[in-house]
Amino acid sequence: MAVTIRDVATLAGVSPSTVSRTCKNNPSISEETKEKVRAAMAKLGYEPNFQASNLASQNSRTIGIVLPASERSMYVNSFFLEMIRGITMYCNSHQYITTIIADETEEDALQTVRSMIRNGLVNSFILLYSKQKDSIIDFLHSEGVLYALIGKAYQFANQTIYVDTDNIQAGKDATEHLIQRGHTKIGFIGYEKTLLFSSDRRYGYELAHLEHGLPIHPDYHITVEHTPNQLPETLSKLLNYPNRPTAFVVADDFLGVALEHYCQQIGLVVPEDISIISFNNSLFAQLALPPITSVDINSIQLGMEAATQIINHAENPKLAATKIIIPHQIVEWGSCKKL
Amino acid sequence: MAVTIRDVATLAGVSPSTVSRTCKNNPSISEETKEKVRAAMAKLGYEPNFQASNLASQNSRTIGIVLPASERSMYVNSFFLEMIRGITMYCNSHQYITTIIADETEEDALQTVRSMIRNGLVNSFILLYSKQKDSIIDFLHSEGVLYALIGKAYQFANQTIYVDTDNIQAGKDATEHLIQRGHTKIGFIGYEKTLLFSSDRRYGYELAHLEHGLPIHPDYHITVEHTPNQLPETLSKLLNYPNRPTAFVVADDFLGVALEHYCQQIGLVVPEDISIISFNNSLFAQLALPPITSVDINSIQLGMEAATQIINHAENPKLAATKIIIPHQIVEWGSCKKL
DNA sequence: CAACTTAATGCAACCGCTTGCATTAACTAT
DNA sequence: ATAGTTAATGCAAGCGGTTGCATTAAGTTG
Repeated sequence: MAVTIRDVATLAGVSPSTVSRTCKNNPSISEETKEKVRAAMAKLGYEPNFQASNLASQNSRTIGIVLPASERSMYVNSFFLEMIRGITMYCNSHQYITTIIADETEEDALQTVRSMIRNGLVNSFILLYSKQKDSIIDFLHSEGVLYALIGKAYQFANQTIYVDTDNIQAGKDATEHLIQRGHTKIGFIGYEKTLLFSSDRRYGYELAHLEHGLPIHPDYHITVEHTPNQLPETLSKLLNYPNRPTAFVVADDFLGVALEHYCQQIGLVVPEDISIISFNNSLFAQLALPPITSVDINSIQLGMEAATQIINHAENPKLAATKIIIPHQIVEWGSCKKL
Repeated sequence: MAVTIRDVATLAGVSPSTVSRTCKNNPSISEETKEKVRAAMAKLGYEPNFQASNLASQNSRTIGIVLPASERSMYVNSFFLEMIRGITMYCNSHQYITTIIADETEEDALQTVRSMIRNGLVNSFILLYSKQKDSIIDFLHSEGVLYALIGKAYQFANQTIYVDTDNIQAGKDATEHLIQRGHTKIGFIGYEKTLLFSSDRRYGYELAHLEHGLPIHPDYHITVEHTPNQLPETLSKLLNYPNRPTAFVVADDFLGVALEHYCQQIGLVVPEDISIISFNNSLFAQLALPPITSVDINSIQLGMEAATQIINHAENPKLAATKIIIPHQIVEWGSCKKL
């Protein structure tokens, strides 16, 4: 059996409680004894037992990571894994562990979350998505469970911790990237407006126009379904337009790739005829031909920061809910031509 | 505070141990009392406390999922997430939980694994990769810790549980897919032979040739670096060859996309001039233009099966190490032309 | 009917750590 | 020297289950 706090205590010639307090670096233990205890721990190769500790202190150092309920397709987005990686790396180095909730439906996920809370396994969560209305958030909020969102908070916005990209700024930056290269006729392709990241990026796109005194053409704005099997007809109209855009800001790399393919099919060359800038800087952008210039949103850091916040709040319950913005940067892959 | 086993016991008019035994469906409790107890549990909404149970029974129902140590790039492969999803879905529905280990270096990961074992948090692992020589496997094996591999076992092959694709068969099937469409000059593009999945797929490719009485051209076989920034010069030679292949089997979708781009650049049209079939059926294949026909290896199922095996073995320690083969199937996306 | 099984349940000691409170020792102040 | 502080440590009762063994009641046998 593993070495316990008692073994350490006997070796150090103190009581178990002293050892326990030493681990927690409790100030009421003298530096001298602490040293003795630490020496004993080192000699025995002591590792504290998590389960016991959690049980006794009634708090599980375990964070549940909730993936969006969905079918296969959505998961392909590599930043989920990157966020998970950011979270777990931070957690593991802070003696926290994580557990994944990846159910197929929101109901199932809610069920999983609920039972994890009830059986004491998990007492804080990070959701890797944000939606207008989410039953899991409702539940967590009503139970007073600590949670953080990666993305923008819709519900209970002032009371929730969230870590996000400044999508408005990102949209503006992307647009300015094109403006700086001489483009003035810039289109925007995004998703329906309930997907806030998309509409925020668009808003930034409009801001950039305003600031640079460029007109905003309503025709230049295209909306596609959530899963863009194919681009809408409006796009083909727009591209046949005599006065068509010379560049596009598109809401993410998927759309970027889709747009690029579309251009190819109708004989337009990227970036010679059409410049493209998209978001996320995923491998999809990099593997496209030509690769698509994209705004990197630093997903690993999003995850790390979310973990940091959760752990801080777990250990410091009176902290107010923080909002964190992670910086982004444009990665030029060559799909933006200078006019 | 949550409802405990004692509350249930009082309500049911039995002792705590009886409640505990009822949970475990212990045969020495009469059906009659069990019913009483279950009714009480239901009435109180009782959920067993994991931590307490684990502590008392000295076994943590937690499985560690180890991702390959690596930098950002490798993670993009969506099947990691899919495997995680398969694992967690199975685990969550069997009262097991999972935790992710996603460190940047093998050493860090080993350290994380080691301390998770020592502090009793985790006592079995699933590795989402396989390598010729891995210090984590060495460690787990030497400590007698239960683990499973997704991929082929190199070390201690007879004693380890692994879940894998039959890559030889898959390679053969892919090749036959082309042969059936009239191709006789078929190339193969793969990775260095230490990546067993690649060499196995190639072996299957050769088998298909043998069985169909087709000659194997050594020139038709191209090897690329692990991270294919660009395809090797030998490929360009091969494609300029008067007698060049009309089709290629390539080791994964990345290579498939790379090949397709390469063809485009030198003016060859897929599938008219060159047919391509690759493996994994990832979104990369689907988003390519044209989409690339690919062998789906059912990653979610790989994960589920690994979890199944680990849980079986955890609850039944005398079981011998199993090897599981998950079926694959070709998904035709239109990159294979009938001659 | 006494002696003996057998089946069903309860007792109580853990699992390894935490923590409020008591205890002890060493000081200070009067 | 006595009472009053203060600092450092130990005691012991949990946390919520598990489980070997004891106990009790019912059933069997000669």
